[in-house]
Amino acid sequence: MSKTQKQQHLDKAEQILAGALPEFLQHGYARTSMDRIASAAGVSKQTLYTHFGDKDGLFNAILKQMAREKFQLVCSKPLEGEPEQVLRDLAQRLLKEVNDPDHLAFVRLIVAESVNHPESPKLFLIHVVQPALKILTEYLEQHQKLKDCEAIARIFVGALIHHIITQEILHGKEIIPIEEERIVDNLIKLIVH
Amino acid sequence: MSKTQKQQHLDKAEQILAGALPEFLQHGYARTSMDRIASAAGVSKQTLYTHFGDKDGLFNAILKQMAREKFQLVCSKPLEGEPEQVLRDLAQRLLKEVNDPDHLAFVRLIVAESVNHPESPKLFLIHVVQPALKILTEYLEQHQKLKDCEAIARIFVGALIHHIITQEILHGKEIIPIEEERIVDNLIKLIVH
DNA sequence: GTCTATATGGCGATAGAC
DNA sequence: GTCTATCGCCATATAGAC
Repeated sequence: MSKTQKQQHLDKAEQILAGALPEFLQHGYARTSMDRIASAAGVSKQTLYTHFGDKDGLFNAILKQMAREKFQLVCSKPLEGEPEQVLRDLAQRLLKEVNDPDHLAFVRLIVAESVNHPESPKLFLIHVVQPALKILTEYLEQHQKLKDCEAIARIFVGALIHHIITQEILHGKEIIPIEEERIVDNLIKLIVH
Repeated sequence: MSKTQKQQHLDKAEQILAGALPEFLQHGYARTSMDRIASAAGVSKQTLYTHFGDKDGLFNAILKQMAREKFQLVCSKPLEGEPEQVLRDLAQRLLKEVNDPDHLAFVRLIVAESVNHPESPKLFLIHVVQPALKILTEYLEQHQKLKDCEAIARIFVGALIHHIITQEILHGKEIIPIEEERIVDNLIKLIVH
């Protein structure tokens, strides 16, 4: 295969992924048809199959792309400063990044497909959750040396993520609303004091 | 309609619901066919349509049944005793009840269908989550009068539910495992002290 | 490799007898 | 109301020309 052909091949594959990603995010796996993806990507249906084998192959490629590129949480650099301010900044960033239409759709998708595509949540945990837990745990260990910082980091991240899932994905805003600030404030108070 | 006919009607409807429930739980909405439900319930496909109109009607009936009867969380009687023991008991009960194959499948289902069937998560919040939050909030208000007990209750329940979702539904056991006891112990310490 | 056209099967929903 | 048999559609996947 010449360099030019390979380049064209990659371009086509990326063109397909770019077209398929919003379709899977918006409609989920079962409700997204290969016809629809072909149309959205601007290629013929057969081209999808030559590049990705079948629908599952295309979906798995999409999941890897999402976990590795699109939905990286927070930053990877270590946290610095006073605990109260550091935790507040981290909470704000995390809430802002997760409370985004595409990210919420991503979470819905990996939960919905956690049985039939078990690799998808694993990619999510490895590339998105684990790094966030790691930098928070390492920071806490420098400031709360006698406590179980790994468990506390889980509680911190878990309470925030659950808040978003409940309010946004489960439509909790309409049933059991609560101000985000109260969750953040009390969570920080519990941990710092 | 005579009493006998009505009784037969109800029996048939319940027979259908009983057959359809495990199918929807195990395979989700899109992957469950009306043929499969008819077979599982031991009735003809036409009978499904006579009683519930269409697939959506049957699914909504299933959701109501699950939220109202099958997945009631914890108990509704007020909590009593010392905070540390009360919180520990509540955590254990909540974890045990949520970490059940059917309950996990129920959570997966309402998240997966939260867009196309937005009533399903609302039923879940009203019948399952809200009562649990209520009794915990009322208990905390008797023992921690100066604190924002509603927010703390959300943090408590949220951290536990998120732990189960991450470990069980997202297969976190294999990627980022942690002992449940550490989550419970540290959560209680944060709140009580 | 990429296209147009097609094969094949399963789906939700219905018709008509009883 | 309940059954058997069937319709019409859309899904995934493939065939064959270029």
